[in-house]
Amino acid sequence: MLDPRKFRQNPEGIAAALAVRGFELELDKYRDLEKSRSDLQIEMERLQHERNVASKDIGRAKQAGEDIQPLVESLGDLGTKLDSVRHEFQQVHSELNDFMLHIPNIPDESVPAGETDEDNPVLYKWGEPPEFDFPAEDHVQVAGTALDFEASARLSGSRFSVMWGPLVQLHRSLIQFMLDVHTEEHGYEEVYVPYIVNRETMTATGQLPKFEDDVFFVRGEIDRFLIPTAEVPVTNIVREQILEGAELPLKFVSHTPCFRRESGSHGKDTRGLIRLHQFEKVELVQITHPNKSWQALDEIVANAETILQRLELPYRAVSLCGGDLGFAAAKTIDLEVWLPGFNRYREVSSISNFLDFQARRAQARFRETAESRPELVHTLNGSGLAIGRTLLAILENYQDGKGGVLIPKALLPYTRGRKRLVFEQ
RNA sequence: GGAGAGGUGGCCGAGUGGUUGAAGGCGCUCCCCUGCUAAGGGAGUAUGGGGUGAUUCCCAUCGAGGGUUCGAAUCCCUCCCUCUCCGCCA
Repeated sequence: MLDPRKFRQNPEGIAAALAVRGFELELDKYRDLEKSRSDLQIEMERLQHERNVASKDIGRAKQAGEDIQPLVESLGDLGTKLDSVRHEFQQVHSELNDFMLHIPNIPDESVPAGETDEDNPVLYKWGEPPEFDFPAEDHVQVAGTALDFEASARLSGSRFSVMWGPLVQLHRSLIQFMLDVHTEEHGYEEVYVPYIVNRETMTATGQLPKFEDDVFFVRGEIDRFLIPTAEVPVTNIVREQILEGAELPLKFVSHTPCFRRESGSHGKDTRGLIRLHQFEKVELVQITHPNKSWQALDEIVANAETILQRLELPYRAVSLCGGDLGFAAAKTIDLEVWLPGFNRYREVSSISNFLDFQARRAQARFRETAESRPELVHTLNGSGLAIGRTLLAILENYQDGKGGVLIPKALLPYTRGRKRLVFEQ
């Protein structure tokens, strides 16, 4: 959520800034709601004050043994008036709140103009796409029977996977490898979190209320949702907390499955492991001091790149343009890995700075010193990396043309010496 | 799943209708005292919001939401959570 005070001061300026991402702010609606809110709140608080003063008088009179009846009667219809103003206020307040919760974050000034992912400028490239003396296969062909979509379709439907044997082991090795690098070399603390969260948690990070169609709902006594990313539970660890300045930054890493409806992508990326309803991810989250978050963004980008470099996978970095930017992000850098089977780069990591946008929804704050007032922290996160897509990239980049896949050197400690996998066709 | 007990400020903990946003203690901050250490004395110390140029002022918050009342931490209802015992169980 954006700062309501700044919003009040300069709604036109905010509307202009939001236009960069193609969001049209309903200024008239905002002004109407804000005016009503202000009027009603002032009137409501005035009546409440009046009532409080009168009630204290009555209390005093009663203690003094006086007759309180005349005082009670002198209040007249204050109670009913207050009730009706309060109801009106609550109505307008929740409408305004809902309005604010649907407004995306303001893009940082450095965010490039553009509408779709095709407009994202490439910042740099690392590594060279491999040259094969045989026709490159895509990961579905390489994996053969180890990738069993016939089974997953029967169990769950489309966009799920069943993997077998060595392929799953490689998948597991990747998770272990990434967690080890981030905890031992990059200073992240590993955390295990719930995969099912409540509405407040989903709202704080920005998935709700606007994107309920994108997430899986779990039926039960209260509304709960499957997490679309570890960002949701991990960032919410600091929800409604006041941290000490000296604790910052907090750096968390968590491996979780991610569940996404992919409701807007019918018929898109239907082959293989590219876009599934369920996939694994190792996620990096940082909670930082507000003037350290841009530095942290660079750090997370570098942390994610380390994984790709150790795995010797060619990739490039792009800066998301205004139109492609996620709802809560002020700026996002995507890392895209080279996929020989598709002959293109695909996202394996998305690293974002949310500034205080999520922190305000979450009321996640810190105190600079023991005496200072609480201030909102900044939150960031990035994949480090998406496991399914990394696995896929290894199958495609390390295929040897003879029905096998070589294991990247960095993973050898995790495969107990096995250097090459062979998949049945 | 069954039975019971609870949820109060950073923490512990009092408070069953009336100047209680909340006693007392611990912690923390500042000051005084003390040759060091230990101890002692005093003052301060919640969060969110609103109006104002500002000091100041006002409103809300004792798990959440409703209700009763002139007035609710305190009474009633619903929900959530925690703990104990029993049952079941990876």
